[in-house]
Amino acid sequence: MADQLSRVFAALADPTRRDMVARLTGADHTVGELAEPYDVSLQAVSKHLKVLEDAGLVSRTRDAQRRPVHLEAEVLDLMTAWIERYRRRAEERFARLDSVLAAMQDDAEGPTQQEGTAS
Amino acid sequence: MADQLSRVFAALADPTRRDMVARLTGADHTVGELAEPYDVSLQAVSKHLKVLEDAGLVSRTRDAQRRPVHLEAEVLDLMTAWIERYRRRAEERFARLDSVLAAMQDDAEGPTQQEGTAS
DNA sequence: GCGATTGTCAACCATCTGGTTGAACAAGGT
DNA sequence: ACCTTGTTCAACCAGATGGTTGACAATCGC
Repeated sequence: MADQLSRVFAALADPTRRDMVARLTGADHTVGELAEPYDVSLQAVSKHLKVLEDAGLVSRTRDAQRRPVHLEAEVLDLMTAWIERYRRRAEERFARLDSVLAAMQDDAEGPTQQEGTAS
Repeated sequence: MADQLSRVFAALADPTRRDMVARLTGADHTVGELAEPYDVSLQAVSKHLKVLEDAGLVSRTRDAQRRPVHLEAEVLDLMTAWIERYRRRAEERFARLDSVLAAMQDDAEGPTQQEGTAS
């Protein structure tokens, strides 16, 4: 799982990590603050943060003993770019398909009405 | 990893699966067709498809021995919804932060210019 | 019916993941 | 100097993941 896009998707595949990201949109938080709502050890939270950091989703600075965690929201654009690109393609294809189906519908209805027009 | 959102993110965390999704935006494909570009066994591809199917990203029907794979692009909206929601929140926060910083900048510059105005 | 084609199921394996606990490190308060 | 607070590192464990191979199911063409 080398590339960043994979790491970002994988990072957000975990509900706890998604919740952390959600909370970080409001304000920066220390590891302890982030850990508080979850029923897991601080070390587990620290690991989650490492995953988010490796994905480029958060950064950590230093403030005395504390390590405030900061959301790097631009990385989310990576994902939206990918998703939207292919969603759009799929939509276009379905639109084409719909028009083909509409045309077939016309073919099925048309001939009975204009039977003598061809050749 | 129970919920669908997690499954969708996890499904797209794999480059091979992302590539499959990308190719499926163009047209439906059989398992064999999908497997062709990758240097892995057909069984491995079949497993990948199961992951995508469990995430609701593709569906498979039956056509003789073949099992055409069809992209269900609407599921992508689930992700965009999540991402955009929090990206927007983060943006708003940064906007507020910027205006706070601008205000602080004003405070730092203002007083030197209007030193005698207070009390 | 028989063989070829297309795909899945089952068992196995190595590696990754998310959790644990216990020890260690870093910096501030006293 | 020492203790407390905040966080990470290391070792370990159970379960998931992505790959393999071998057997089997389903369906067409003959």
